[in-house]
Amino acid sequence: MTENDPSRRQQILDAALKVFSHKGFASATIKDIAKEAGLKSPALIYWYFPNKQELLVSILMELVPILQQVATSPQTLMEQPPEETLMMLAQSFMKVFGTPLGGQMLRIFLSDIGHAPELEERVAGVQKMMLTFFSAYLQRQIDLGRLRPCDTQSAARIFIGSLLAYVMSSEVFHWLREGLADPQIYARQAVETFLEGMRVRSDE
Amino acid sequence: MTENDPSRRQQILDAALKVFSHKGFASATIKDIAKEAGLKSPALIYWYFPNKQELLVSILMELVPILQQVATSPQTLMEQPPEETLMMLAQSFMKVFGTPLGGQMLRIFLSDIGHAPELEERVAGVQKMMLTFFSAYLQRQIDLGRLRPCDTQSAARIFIGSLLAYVMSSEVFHWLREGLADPQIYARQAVETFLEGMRVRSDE
DNA sequence: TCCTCTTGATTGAACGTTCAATCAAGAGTA
DNA sequence: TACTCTTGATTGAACGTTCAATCAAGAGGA
Repeated sequence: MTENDPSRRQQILDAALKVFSHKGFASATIKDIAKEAGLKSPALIYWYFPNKQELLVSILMELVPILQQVATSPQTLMEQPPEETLMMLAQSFMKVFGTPLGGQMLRIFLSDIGHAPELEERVAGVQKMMLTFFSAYLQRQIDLGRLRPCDTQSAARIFIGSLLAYVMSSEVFHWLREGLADPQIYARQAVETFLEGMRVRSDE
Repeated sequence: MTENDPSRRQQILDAALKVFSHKGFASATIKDIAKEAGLKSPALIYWYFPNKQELLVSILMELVPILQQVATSPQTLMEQPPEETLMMLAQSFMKVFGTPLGGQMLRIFLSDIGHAPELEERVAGVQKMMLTFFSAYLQRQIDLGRLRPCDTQSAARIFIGSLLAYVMSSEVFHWLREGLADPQIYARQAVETFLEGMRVRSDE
């Protein structure tokens, strides 16, 4: 049993997260990370991690539970009416990706997931599952007559996309932050717009 | 043989686009690009370009006219009712970013714009301008009583985001392509949903 | 037709640097 | 002593870039 100091390990991971999100995986050097972590020698990193890629993998590993956290207790959400479920979903989304941590994660994910192929598969699986779940939920609500019939695959992406735009504006295209509303306000408006847009039309 | 290629420059750029979009700027090597372009020596690239970064800059330079192409004749669009303008906008967006070229561009932009700081500024300017224009348009339509009052900055991002989700699904998270609707169909649904969601509410 | 000179394009070899990874030697502790 | 952690020095490979040499093709005389 090798008893690696867990705090030192985390310290290195925190530094790596920061450096990766700023320079990208390929441009970030072990030296950069060591300096950011306040280590006197880059060699120490190799006591806790076998190589540079494992740093990336360890960071992105946390993305799976984070993503799943967005869809808390899907069973419960599945039964609620759209007003409740969509708002819950939007708020989870904002809570997770609205933080600096979430933003850094997203940036690393967008830029460097290709450098961790085995994780790409995992995360892809989670994403697909979530989208499928959400589509199924929308279909259910349509069947119940609570939403108007349409292609649920598209509808799911439209809703998620409207939320994604907020995170992209605040964390990726940081020059679009100007004039950006509060995450809560934005989430409410996104939900409201989508919900109204999906209402069954009594007229015509 | 050796038909005095004046298109050699473009041939190199095409190869660079492909390699950059696949491996990212930092991980792509001059050798990779030379091989992709069918050159016998990487040195030849330096006859046409001063350095590796200039390849990236030359590629991303094309992004400015491409982006502006999305907002064709803003004056005309500005005057039309939402049904027309939003549909035009959505279709331009899809036309530009729905192609493989647009997808590759987007991926390079997302991953590697940081490696071309002088361009980041340019593109940021264009993006901001487009968002501002669109917000102003929405405000105008609200004032005209054609859309319900709301925060137009958020509304603009919500609409663009719903379109962005399509491109992200098809070109970035390629594992989400499955079940993806036709771009035309998707655009129509996105516009319809947003439009209905922004309608003035006569009831209540 | 033959020869010379010029120009743009192309090549393989090499240079200097960077970087991930390794190593051997310790420091601190139990 | 034995084990965990830490360090500066070192290694070997890969990379961007440079460079002298070469090639192919044309221009202009004689």
